[in-house]
Amino acid sequence: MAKVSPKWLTPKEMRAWRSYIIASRRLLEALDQDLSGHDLSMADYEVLAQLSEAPGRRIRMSDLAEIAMLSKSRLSHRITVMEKAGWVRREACKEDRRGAWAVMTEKGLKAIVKAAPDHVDSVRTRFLDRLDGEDQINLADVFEEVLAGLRSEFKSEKE
Amino acid sequence: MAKVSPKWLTPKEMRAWRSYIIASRRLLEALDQDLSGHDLSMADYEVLAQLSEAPGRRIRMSDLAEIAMLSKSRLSHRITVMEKAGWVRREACKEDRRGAWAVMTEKGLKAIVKAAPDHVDSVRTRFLDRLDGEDQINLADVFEEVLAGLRSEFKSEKE
DNA sequence: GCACTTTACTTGAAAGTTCAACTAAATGAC
DNA sequence: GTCATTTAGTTGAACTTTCAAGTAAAGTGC
Repeated sequence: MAKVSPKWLTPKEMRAWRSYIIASRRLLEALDQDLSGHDLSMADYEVLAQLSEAPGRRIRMSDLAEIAMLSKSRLSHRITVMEKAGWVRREACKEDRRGAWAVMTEKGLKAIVKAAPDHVDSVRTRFLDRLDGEDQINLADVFEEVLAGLRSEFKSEKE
Repeated sequence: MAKVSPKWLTPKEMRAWRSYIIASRRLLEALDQDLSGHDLSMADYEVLAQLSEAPGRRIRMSDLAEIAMLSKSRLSHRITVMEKAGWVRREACKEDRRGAWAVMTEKGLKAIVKAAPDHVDSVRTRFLDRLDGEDQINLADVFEEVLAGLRSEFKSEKE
């Protein structure tokens, strides 16, 4: 017999869900605000962080969109802005002439090298420090499981 | 002696942090998409849900902004849109003539009554069902703690 | 009462994001 | 090779959110 979900959430479920979304929104808000002193949003930080770790400090636009979890269009607009700020530059791709590289400039590298310690500190004090060792493992397990669930649902939707 | 945070995250911290933000972004994305069939964003859903539970199905703009976690400006713009959709209406406030009520219409009530079961189902299948009873409690504890931390930091910033 | 500050809310413009349409190159079928 | 399809990326318009400024009413000090 198939499990039928009751219509509303139990108090326990409700508490888990609400504490999670409320704290998450506030947390992201706080982290974003912490970064704003470096003129960066979390999304822009992620783009720069990914670029800084990539070989040649360059990534193809599509790949960058993928790993930074942005739509292609959003990334394209954002790179235009970052280009004006002098943090990245676009470069034509010889192997695939449809393609474009997003290349981090020296200035971009400096920007993220400067921002990173503050951001890490911010993530630590606002989030990680509130979790003991066991919490960290549990949380990772739970969210990996959630992500796996999302992926499999996504896959089955496509089939 | 003050605790000095090492510069970068340990693998364990990294795993906790990354699984959390990645899964969270995907989760929110999925929940939003699930709601889009009802022509609602999560933010709009929250606004309507709060109104539906309020006495007289009406809440003062400022209070609504507070509980729905939106800026006043954002709420004001959003209510303008929802007003056009016929879900809410503004009403002058007699007790405080600067004030305004956001009042849910019958149509708005119908919209959320229709959307709610799907949304609950979506939260359940995509998130809560991945957590066992103990996970739910741990998660609630952790995020309540994170929220408390944010509040106290916020308070101390103001002082 | 009168000035001063604060509170409640809105507004318009700027900045950011999404959406659909578009160009151009690569790939695949035959 | 040629036609259709897919992939890579950009663009402009529509919409959303933020930001700074504005209006009007309350509250406060004296």
